[in-house]
Amino acid sequence: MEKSNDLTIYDLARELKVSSSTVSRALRDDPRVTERTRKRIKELAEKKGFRANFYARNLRTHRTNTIGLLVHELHSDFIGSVLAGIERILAAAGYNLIVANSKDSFQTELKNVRNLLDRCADGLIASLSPETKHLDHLLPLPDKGVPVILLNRVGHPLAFPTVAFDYYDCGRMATLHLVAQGCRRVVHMTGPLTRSEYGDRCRGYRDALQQSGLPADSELLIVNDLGAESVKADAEKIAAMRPLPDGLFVSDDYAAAICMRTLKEHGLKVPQDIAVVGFNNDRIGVLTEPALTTMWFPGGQLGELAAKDLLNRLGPGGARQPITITMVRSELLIRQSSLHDAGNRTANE
Amino acid sequence: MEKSNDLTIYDLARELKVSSSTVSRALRDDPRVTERTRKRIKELAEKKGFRANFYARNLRTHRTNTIGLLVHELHSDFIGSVLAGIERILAAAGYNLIVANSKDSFQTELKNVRNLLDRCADGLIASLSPETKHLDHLLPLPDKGVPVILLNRVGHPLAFPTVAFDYYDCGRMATLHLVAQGCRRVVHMTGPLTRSEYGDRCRGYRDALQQSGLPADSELLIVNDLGAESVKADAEKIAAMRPLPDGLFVSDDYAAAICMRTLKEHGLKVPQDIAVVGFNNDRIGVLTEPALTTMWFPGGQLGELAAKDLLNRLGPGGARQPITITMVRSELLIRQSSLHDAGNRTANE
DNA sequence: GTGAAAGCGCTAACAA
DNA sequence: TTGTTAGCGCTTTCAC
Repeated sequence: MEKSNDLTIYDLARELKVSSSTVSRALRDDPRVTERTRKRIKELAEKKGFRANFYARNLRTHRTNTIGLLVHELHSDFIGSVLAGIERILAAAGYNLIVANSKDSFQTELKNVRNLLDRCADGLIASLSPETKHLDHLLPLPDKGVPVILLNRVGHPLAFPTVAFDYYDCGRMATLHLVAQGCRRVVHMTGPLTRSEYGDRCRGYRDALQQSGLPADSELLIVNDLGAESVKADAEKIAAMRPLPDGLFVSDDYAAAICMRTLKEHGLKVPQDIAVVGFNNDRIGVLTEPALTTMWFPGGQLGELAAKDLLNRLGPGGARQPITITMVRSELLIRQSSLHDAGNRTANE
Repeated sequence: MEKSNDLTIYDLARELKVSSSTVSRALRDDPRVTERTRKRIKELAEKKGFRANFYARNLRTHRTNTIGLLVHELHSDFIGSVLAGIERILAAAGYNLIVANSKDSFQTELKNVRNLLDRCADGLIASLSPETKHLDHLLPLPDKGVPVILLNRVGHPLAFPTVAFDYYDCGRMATLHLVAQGCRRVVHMTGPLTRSEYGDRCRGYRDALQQSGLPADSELLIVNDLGAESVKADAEKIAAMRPLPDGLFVSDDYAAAICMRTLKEHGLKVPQDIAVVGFNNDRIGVLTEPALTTMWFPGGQLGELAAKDLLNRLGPGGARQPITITMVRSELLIRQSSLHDAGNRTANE
């Protein structure tokens, strides 16, 4: 809270009998100061442990080397890996990261944006709150020279550069994989469709079914909160469906694991009776029996891409560069739980 | 990067025909300005969207409302929840958080500390790199009015307030629980003992055995990297041990899950042949068969305690308050995997 | 190549 | 209660 250091360029200047401007220049490697004086100054600064006052400097230059990261939650494994990816790139480029969590509240998000602007963040990376229905709070920023990158949510209209997972494609791939395994009645269990991450996957699921000429009956779509209890309850409903579905695509690996276990408890075999595909490549997937086929989307990579994109826009005029939308493809990790053709069907069909 | 706002208190002052100091005071609710002028000033500021220049203010006050968080890694679920806990408390108190990751490198940690000081962080919360062998880089800070809280690592000597999990106690509790279940040969599988989180648990394990009059043979201690492959390999060794151990305490739930699975593959029953206790309360624990007994230590709570402690030290003179060491106790969550007496032994003994 | 001087926008003595 | 003034520590013209 007090100054970290009371040494100023004036102290150095006095001691070396030069002016403060010379010291200032020398420390910033301004070519106008002689090699010799520069060296003297730098040596003294080093010796005395001089550190320039960040705030005084900023007051003049308006550059802070600070990036604001707006997230809407901080608890999940996923956001943690995104954060790690962003930090990795920004730290390497000499930027600091201020993390602000909106806890899914639009009001808090607004407050955080303002705060980060007050702190003259050089740029923003934002994973918006699900409550956020418009981007009015972000729209003026590029004009002020503050580039903004949106994470994992393709805004309408496409007002900002965005790095996102292609959840639609994920949903499609997962479903097509099940179809390719011979599944004809594929259930999709997922979270609230108002969240685009679930909504997009669901559209991918529907389109994949349609494209394959299969029914997308509404009873095949199960929406819950993906919590342990509701998943178990809904898995029991699946086990009781007649005709029995032969494929299950769950939007979360942990939920998928619970489903598999519940189905097994009801005497069904995975994958022979029901082939299962999960989502997230949670490490739980290799421990389930059978091992779980899943969609893998590396959060760290998403973070890195966003940070790199932001860095490219930090130069002068950078905030006015063309908007790019980067849809990160994810990968289908095929394990035993979905290899429908591998075993023979049992009863119940 | 440019100023977010070119409106200064002078602009407001001119427009209202008062002095800049009056504006400054009014905006900070200084009781010396009349209710009426204060209101006029605030209204204009609001209307014009005035935002005080954070850097100019800091240049005077040396308060930044910024806390630096030094972590040595950012990838794990655990550090994520600690971060979330810290953020929750600090945001509520109006502080911002700058996150700096040392990636286990002491050099980077040093750089980060300097950077945070340059930015006049009001305080620091630090989870030090395992490479860090001394605290010379932190020792001067409290004298400069910058309080430091250490996370999860009790320094020697006790130079800083610390909030940590009592891993020694954890190790003891887990082991005593197994002993209470009737186990007489308890294996401990853990990570590198040079890391205090593992070393402390291991000491707890040893002391618990000794206290119970049981052997702490060195062959009962298995140290590996807790990765899937080494865990599986070592679990196979355990299955082959003669006499067969009857208890297994693993320093990580995921590793414990792999152990259980491997033991089962070798025809052993958990908990009847070997009772198992894990560590972390990973959500995987309720999915294993049997469900896994584990030590629960809530990272979020650790973060909250650290943040609260720091807030208490931010006032004037606060950094010189007595050092407190807060050892967060964790809880033993007893599930089926350790209920040794529940079933009957089978062969192999 | 170096120095003098004028701010950046705000706060805090001190006066009035 | 309000205004005047002098900085906070740095950068940046503009002279020399």
